[in-house]
Amino acid sequence: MNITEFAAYAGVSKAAVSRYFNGGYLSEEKRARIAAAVEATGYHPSLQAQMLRTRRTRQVLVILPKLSSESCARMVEGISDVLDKNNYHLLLVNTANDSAREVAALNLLQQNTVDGVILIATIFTPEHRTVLGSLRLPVIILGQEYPGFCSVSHDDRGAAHAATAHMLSKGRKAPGFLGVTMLDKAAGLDRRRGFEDALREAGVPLRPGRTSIAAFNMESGYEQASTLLKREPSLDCLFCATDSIAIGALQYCRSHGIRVPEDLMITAVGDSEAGRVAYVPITSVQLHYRTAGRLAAEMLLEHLADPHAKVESRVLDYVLRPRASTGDASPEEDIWAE
Amino acid sequence: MNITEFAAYAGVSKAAVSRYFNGGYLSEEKRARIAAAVEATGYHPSLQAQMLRTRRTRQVLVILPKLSSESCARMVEGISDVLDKNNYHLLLVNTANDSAREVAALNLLQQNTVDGVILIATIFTPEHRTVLGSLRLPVIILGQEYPGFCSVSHDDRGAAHAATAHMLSKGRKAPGFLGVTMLDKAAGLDRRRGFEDALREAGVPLRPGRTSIAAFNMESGYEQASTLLKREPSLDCLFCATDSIAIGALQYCRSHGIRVPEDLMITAVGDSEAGRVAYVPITSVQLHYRTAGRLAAEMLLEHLADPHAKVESRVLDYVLRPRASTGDASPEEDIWAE
DNA sequence: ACTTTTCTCGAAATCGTTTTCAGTTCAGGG
DNA sequence: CCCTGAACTGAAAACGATTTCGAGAAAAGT
Repeated sequence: MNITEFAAYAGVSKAAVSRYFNGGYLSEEKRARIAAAVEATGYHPSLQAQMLRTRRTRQVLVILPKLSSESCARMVEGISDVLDKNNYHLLLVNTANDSAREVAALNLLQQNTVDGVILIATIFTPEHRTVLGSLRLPVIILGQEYPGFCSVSHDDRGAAHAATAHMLSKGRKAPGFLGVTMLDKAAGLDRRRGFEDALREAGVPLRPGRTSIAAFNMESGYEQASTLLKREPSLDCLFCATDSIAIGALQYCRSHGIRVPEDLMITAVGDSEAGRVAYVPITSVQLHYRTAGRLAAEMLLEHLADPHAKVESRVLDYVLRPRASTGDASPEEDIWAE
Repeated sequence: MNITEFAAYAGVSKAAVSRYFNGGYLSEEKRARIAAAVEATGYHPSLQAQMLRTRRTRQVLVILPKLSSESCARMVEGISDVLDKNNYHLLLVNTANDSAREVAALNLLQQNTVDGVILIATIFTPEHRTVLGSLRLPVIILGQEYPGFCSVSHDDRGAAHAATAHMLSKGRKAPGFLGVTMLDKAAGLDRRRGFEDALREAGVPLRPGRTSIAAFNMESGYEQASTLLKREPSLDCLFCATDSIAIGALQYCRSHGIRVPEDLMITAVGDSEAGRVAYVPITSVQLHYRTAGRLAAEMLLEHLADPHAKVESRVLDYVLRPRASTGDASPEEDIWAE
């Protein structure tokens, strides 16, 4: 049933029906008649016709690198919360760290099939800037700051600093670093800087051989821990850019008789469930992923309502969660997710 | 730029342009002219107008109960793989186990905004059947069988049987059961049945007090393990319906001096990353989540191409992964995700 | 009694496509 | 040379809504 049929059924004009659904001048009498007819027929306007006519889709695109990572999943949950509540729909593109898929995602944008975009970021290339710059849609970058764009991010530098400083404050003198590629500003560069901040602050020199770069998974953490610890057996504490990497490192220690925390303290950023229940519970820095997702969605909605809303960068704080991997006893309830 | 302007620019009719993009009789000469014009202007048809006119959206709705669960995330990744490759888009609704959100999701369907649905299932109410039955869209149920509908599911009963039988084959005589609500056919009912199958097969009687029901998270696993093990201290092995529950139970054992596997063997279904790196690595049954997602998407595409394709239920097999929680040594590479 | 403002109304134009339809051209078979 | 079918064409009619516009009625202000 379309609006014409429905209007005839209700005994009013098409315009009146449209006004009924969108708000506009309408007498009480017609309003009641339409309401009754809706009740009787279950009519509702076609979203597709509305999209064509109004040029609004009420759809938001979320682009992310990997769905099956706890942090991404939680951010998307936060986004979904807010979008649902505001009657927006969530289009998901999982790029699987694949630039071909990113291009496909950008095609979606060109086809005007969404009103706005939330981009969960890892590595930004110059190409990104070009494409994002030429977009006429509101964009929110989630997970790192990006000059000229709205963003919601975590204090990665502070988080890494806190984790590292915690180990140094316990008297450790020979810190190692297991990071990710510096091309990733948040998890790569900022966490590296935070690590260095803590060393500088404590007057501990950074030895060149004591750092290594891993990928975003446990296996790589294991391998890099292996090469790093073989090269630098004197390390007494290790900061890992992510929980996954830390778990991999921990696994290496377990299988090679390195006691944690006695021989080697380990800290990380991310505070994942897996880290909390690991062989040795890992001291990690909790970031507010879900909140970040919510905030990003709210920010986007704001920009959809008012295209001239100001460009804003919000940075969320963090919470250090000391656990056994740094010799701290963890209270029982610490394990459970919030 | 719309088709009219573009047709004028290229010096052809609107119909020719449409045929260029959709395939149809078109002389080589016009084809070349249009191709050149596309190159020059970057014109492409408006998806929204196409949707309205053709009544196809090239969008698929995925409804799931909880995004931040490893199993769901992996299934969605599988779905996304296939959809992307076939130029379909993925609309995501996270119901957060909330029926209000499910209603909202069903509204989406009524508004004809998607071509098909993949429903990642937990609990089915009679209401579900009504709504699903009245749907004129192809639906695939993912995660459990559902009479009358297409589905892709796991052999949950077999999986639970394998896990339980593994413990009994090691001489354990007093098995406990930590399940989830039977309203959930797959994780609740079928896994319970598989557990009972194994007991029957081994001639071990099922004592009434030796089972307990938990929610889908670690904390609940901890609590239920606590009540169960206090009530039945003689248990020597424990089957858990999910890895999360098993991890909670393991955590309880750890904090109460119960040795795993010496005092209590533990098995579960799901084979999550967290279970592999837990305090004691958990013997679990691996299900092929990603494959299931792929299959579901492929099945849906088939039904989109041919509305009369036959209703089909595929059941995937499983792989038992013996680990330390049942006294099996796990090879190093066993930890890493496939 | 007059203007002005505020509501209310429906016809018609519009959004950007696809598809039908009636018709033309052209090659090849008889 | 006629006939048939295949290849091709573009005007026009959908698809199902929103929004503009001009106008009428009622209320309010002067």
